[in-house]
Amino acid sequence: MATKHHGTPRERLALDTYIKLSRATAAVDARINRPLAEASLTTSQFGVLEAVWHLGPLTHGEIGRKLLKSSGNVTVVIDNLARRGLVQRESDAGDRRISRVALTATGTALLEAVFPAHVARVVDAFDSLDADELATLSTLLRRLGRAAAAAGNQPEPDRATGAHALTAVQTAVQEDTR
Amino acid sequence: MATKHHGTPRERLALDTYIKLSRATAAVDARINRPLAEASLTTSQFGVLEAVWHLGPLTHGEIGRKLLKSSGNVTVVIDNLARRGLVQRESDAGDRRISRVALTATGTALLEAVFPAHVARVVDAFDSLDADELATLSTLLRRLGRAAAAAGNQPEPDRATGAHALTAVQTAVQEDTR
DNA sequence: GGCATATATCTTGATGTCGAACCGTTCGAT
DNA sequence: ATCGAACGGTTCGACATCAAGATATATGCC
Repeated sequence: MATKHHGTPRERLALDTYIKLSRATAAVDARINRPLAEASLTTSQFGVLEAVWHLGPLTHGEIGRKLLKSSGNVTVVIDNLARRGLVQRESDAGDRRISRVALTATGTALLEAVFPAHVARVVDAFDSLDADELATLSTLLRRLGRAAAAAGNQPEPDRATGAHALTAVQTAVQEDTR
Repeated sequence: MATKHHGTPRERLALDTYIKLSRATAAVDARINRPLAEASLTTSQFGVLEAVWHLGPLTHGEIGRKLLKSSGNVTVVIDNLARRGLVQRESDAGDRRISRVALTATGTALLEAVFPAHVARVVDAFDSLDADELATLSTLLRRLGRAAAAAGNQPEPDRATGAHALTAVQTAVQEDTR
């Protein structure tokens, strides 16, 4: 196929791995999250619902750190969930800047209706790898993610609480960093 | 840390790996793509520019398949690039439905100014893994991506040409599937 | 030739997403 | 007690993104 140019083997290896990482993630995400549309939920909305379901009422800031989203974004997603009556904002007695997000009965019901199938899809998405391979993959990804996160950037996850929301599924696994 | 509930070990393993996959990808993407903002390029815009740079003029459809984006989305991204004079649309002589996207001189200059640093960032992002580990990761991700893509969904990459654009970096590596 | 169907792209409406600017609120140092 | 910095959220503007639906153009089959 005659690759035109580009440099060292190391560069090619890195670029190649990067492509596969991007593609695999895109494919897995699509497979896992697309079906959420049937419940009229986006990935982010599901993420918020799930985080609050597992952990109880959370502030915007906590949610943002868990899902790795900007504060402005959190406001929007919560607005959309609140508009549909799936969550509600509760103000904090002590600190009036804070507003905590809690599931409504409707929200709880919806999440519980959708969650089992979601987990099943996650399992399915990974069923091409056996337990050892999953463990290996997990280890490599953790190193990769850690290094990338450490290297300068970002909102900094949520190391403190040990619970990780992220793009859905999050809190189902309380451990990540261990 | 007492994970509350959830089922089988296999489920936990899959969920855990999914989290790490999402987080690692997010972190790596941020690290690699954020700096593109300095050239006022988004990830998608860079992806289009790069694809066309490597492969020559492409139709919207080809671009969409390479970057795994919907047709509507491709239109928007190209509009934004065209507005800035970085690309131009050329109509096809034989088939008037087709519009091919080509780099302008400005676009070429911009891409060439930005590309080397981009590759360097990709290499950096992966420097926590040695060559063997990268190869292993690559293999596992390919299996994962393939299985997920096969399982029902999607726009179906671009198996035919062998060239893969994707979220940037793409075409720098002509081979992927091999 | 002529119509049904398939293709390639564009449009529309809803959501997500970011970064930056902004507004109350709280807290710390003096 | 006061004032300035830090904090928690919201707003704004620009882009991305998808799913559906609309258009225009090609093609295939009779």
